[in-house]
Amino acid sequence: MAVTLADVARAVGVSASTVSRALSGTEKVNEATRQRIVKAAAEMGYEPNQVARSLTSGRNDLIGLIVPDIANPFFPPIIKAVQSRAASRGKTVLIADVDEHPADEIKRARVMHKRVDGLIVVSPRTPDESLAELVELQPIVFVNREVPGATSVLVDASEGIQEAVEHLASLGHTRIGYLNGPRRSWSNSQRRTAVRRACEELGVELVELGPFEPQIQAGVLAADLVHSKDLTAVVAYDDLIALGLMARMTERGVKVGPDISVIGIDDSPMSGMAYPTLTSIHVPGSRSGMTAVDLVLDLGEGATSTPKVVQLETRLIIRGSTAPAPHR
Amino acid sequence: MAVTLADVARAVGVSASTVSRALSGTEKVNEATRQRIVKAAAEMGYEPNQVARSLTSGRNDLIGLIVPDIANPFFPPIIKAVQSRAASRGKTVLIADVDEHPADEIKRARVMHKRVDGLIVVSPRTPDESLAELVELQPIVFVNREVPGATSVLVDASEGIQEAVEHLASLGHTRIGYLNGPRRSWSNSQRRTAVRRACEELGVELVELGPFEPQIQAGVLAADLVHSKDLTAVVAYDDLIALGLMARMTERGVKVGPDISVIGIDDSPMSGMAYPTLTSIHVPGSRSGMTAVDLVLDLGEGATSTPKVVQLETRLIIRGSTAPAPHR
DNA sequence: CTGAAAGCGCTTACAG
DNA sequence: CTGAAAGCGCTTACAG
Repeated sequence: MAVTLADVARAVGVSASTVSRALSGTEKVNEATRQRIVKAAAEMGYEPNQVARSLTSGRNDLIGLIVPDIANPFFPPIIKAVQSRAASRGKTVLIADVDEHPADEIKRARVMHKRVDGLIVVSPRTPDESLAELVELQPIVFVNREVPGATSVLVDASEGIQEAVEHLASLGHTRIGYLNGPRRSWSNSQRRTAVRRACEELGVELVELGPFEPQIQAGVLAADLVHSKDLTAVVAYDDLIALGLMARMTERGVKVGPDISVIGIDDSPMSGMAYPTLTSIHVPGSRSGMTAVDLVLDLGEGATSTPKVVQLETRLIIRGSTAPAPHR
Repeated sequence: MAVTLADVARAVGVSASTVSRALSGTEKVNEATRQRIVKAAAEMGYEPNQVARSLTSGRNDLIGLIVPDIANPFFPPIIKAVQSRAASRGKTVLIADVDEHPADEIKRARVMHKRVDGLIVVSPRTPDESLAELVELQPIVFVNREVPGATSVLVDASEGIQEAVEHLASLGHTRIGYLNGPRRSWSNSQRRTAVRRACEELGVELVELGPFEPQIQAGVLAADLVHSKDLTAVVAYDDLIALGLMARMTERGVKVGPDISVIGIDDSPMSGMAYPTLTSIHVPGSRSGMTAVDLVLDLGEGATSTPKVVQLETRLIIRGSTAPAPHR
């Protein structure tokens, strides 16, 4: 059906090997013949069959990216960063959304494995026990999860969280809530630990709520819980939960800012657009995406070495959702 | 390196053909040998090489999905619907985000073409002249764009828009604005035409602004323009533009609802969470995704027939951003 | 029910 | 610089 290498070779009167070399540009080919080949290929509409190419060369020019939920606005910037970085290195990105189903991660990873030159797995919820299976699918890089023996890009939420708690304490809040993210989430355990430590250091009382799914709806749920606990400030596992909480509070006539301070994590695009705007901890999503691409391609090129762990930092972005603690 | 068919065959003492048949389950194999094969394959950790399989069988068990911008909240629901529908038909979905670069559509489509069993292209911005090239990459289904000679799933915005303009007219608005989407967008030309027709029918004066990119930032820009035109109501090309406009209006002290009515299109998840909540035209994204999967797989199975065009309907969801026209 | 053989479309040492 | 040959790991008629 489609035009093959052999067709072009026949048309030009050379061997398939020569056509292959002329088109891929890997080896020397006589300039005149090369031009004839390129011309003929173009005229005949030849498109190399990538599948066949992969089978022989082992290269796919593809990077697989597995994310938990593309509907969560935290991920698109990462995805875009991965794509643009990959493009600049001659690779195309294949995205798989596992829709927050941890079990699918391994399945999807295995399906992609043979077809790509490397895998990037963001925020895997994979249970610890199964992680080893994923690690086998080299080259693989994890983002937002520390995996023993594997290369990963981590975001260290602790500075940002430290700043957040200091910010609240300086506004006079003495008792704050932390809205936990998913139970299995590595990020959540990091964030929770950081909140605990900061509160302890600053002598702020901490009330933990949740776990909650990283979704706006969960934030709505959380709002009512928070209200019943009589808290004046909360830090949420992520912006979505914070946004949902704010919406529900506003609906109930509670003024976000004056009545209750809310801090999100991720600094997603919506945080500047909500009303009031959401104070949030900036997480360098784009940078982690770019870094992951570099790491995974380096791994693929056999930059053996020991697994690297890259840490990225966070910082607090103060907006309208935090204000002095109300007098009681 | 990895375990191959031949390895398994050798271990069990049968031919590769038999192993292939036993594992793919396409043909009869002696039950006893099948069990030995399955057992050995599992023990050896055999994973079929999908690339090789594709090359011989022609099947990839993959569907390619090309979207303009995954950061736009309109797309994730479509993507998720495509994924779940595809999964139920035994296919995995490969997503490509072309980041609103029309030129990349064809490139990405070509790269994916040989690797997938079918392509779904959402809202292509491809110029009319180049569309023919895309159509060649059969099986292919277009969503949100009518393409001559090709199968597509279209959303008919006209009912929703008719309802929207009626809604505004009944609230006493006599002069409304339409914020155009991207110039090249097929959806925009449909929407604009529908707004024009509805305004004409109802005797409402129409002011057109734009084009604007489907992004929150563009809505911020639009807000100032709208303000200077002294309009009491606007319909935006999509929710993002509407949301950005609302945020900017609020920032400038203009009360959305009482001072200016705003209607978005897409009914994306954020529309219920904004403040005030956004009146929007519901577009059946999930349904269009599912339909597209069915169509593309049917095409692949050689359900020749003439290209089908499926039309889906829209309706207005009234929320807090529309209110009676202010007295002047 | 099973095996041997050909072939999918390319790439890549190996000779020349 | 170029060709012939082998091979990537599977699948699939074709015989038996």
